[in-house]
Amino acid sequence: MQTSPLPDAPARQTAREELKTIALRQFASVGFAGTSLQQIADAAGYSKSSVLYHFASKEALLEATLTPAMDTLGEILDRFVARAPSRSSQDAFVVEFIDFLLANRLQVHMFVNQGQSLQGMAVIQRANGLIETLAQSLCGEMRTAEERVRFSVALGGAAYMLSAAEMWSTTPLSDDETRAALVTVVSELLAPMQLRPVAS
Amino acid sequence: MQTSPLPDAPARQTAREELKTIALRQFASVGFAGTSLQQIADAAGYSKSSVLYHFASKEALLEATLTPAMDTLGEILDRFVARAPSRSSQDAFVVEFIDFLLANRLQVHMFVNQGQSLQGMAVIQRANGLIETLAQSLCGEMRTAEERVRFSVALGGAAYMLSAAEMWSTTPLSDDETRAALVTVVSELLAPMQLRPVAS
DNA sequence: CAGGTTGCTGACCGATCGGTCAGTGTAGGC
DNA sequence: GCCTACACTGACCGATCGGTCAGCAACCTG
Repeated sequence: MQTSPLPDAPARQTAREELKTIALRQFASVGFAGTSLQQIADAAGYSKSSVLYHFASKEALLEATLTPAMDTLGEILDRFVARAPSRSSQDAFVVEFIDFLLANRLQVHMFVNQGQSLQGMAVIQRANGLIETLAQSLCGEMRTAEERVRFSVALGGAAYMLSAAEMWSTTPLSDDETRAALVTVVSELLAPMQLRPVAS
Repeated sequence: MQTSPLPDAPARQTAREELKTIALRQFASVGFAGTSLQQIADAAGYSKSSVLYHFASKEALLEATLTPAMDTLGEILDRFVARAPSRSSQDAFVVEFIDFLLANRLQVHMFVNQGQSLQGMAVIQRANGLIETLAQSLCGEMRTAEERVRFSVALGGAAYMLSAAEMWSTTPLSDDETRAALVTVVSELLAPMQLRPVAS
């Protein structure tokens, strides 16, 4: 009965959202396993019990943290798959996808960098499915090794760029610069992949 | 006095090496924070005390695990910097570097994916320095945003490809296939970066 | 004012964490 | 046979982990 007990659902979300934001930041920077509920509670100015009042468990907190981004990604993919496959629709998709990465960089970082240690979780498996769909949309059954490498490098590279690369770099890039450069580089990476009909 | 108490240094390394290998595998797949000494000991068939007999602490174990790869990387970089900067020497370096990534994929994965949560550790800071040197060698002061993105995507993408990409993919690629494709893709990524004289 | 719900908390739980220490068995040098 | 050194271990330590629970103040509804 914890799921939606609020009669006035719209407003009430403040503390939950606050905790999700702070938890995501911690998860992304120290890892899921490396983050304790106590740390999250301290950073948010609540008690550990309060965190567990809003979220049934640490896993549920992570799930709630990643789910909205996965919803968005699902919509973007649905739209892309629905369009007629063409060079221009692929280019448009790349822009849309990179905007998604920019807006959800920490969530993407979580999935890309910690996905394998969280494989049991539902939201991670869902993300895996989405990425599989994306790969299939871009190049059918992923036939050649080079295509698979192109896809992996583009995805993993963009995620790394957006979340971790600033570690060894001095001045951070603005979002606009990053966006433009990423669009160029990722488009270039994916360009040699021939469009193939989606295996119905 | 733990450092090198053995009169017959050459052979004696078995247990230490075994523990390092197993620990690296665990660290890479579940994260440093997510791996306990007990897990490592169990996987290796030793007791937790035995692990701590060979390595002064969990951190020292990680350090010992990553250091040889950093030594190798340092040598590769020294050789590259010493060569006259030219297109052909850059191409040769890419091949050398990708062979390094293939041979040390778990170590690279550790640095790339968990570097920011381990920033206090000496070996990680050393790795950061090496990457900085590499970046400077490839494109001087890293002037444009696009160059920085190219470099980050190449590095992060290759590391992701080699360690995590097989999570959502069905059949793994052979090392030969991966190597050839990576050389192509990374060379292509770095090609537009103009060679610049190494500062000073 | 009574009664219920909501947001939040401290005390507490068993388990596990990284790490210390006092050993034990054993192999080699004398 | 004795002794040291080495590889290894179980018992144990304080701290912290994720999670439970009873209860408390504030609020709305009647």
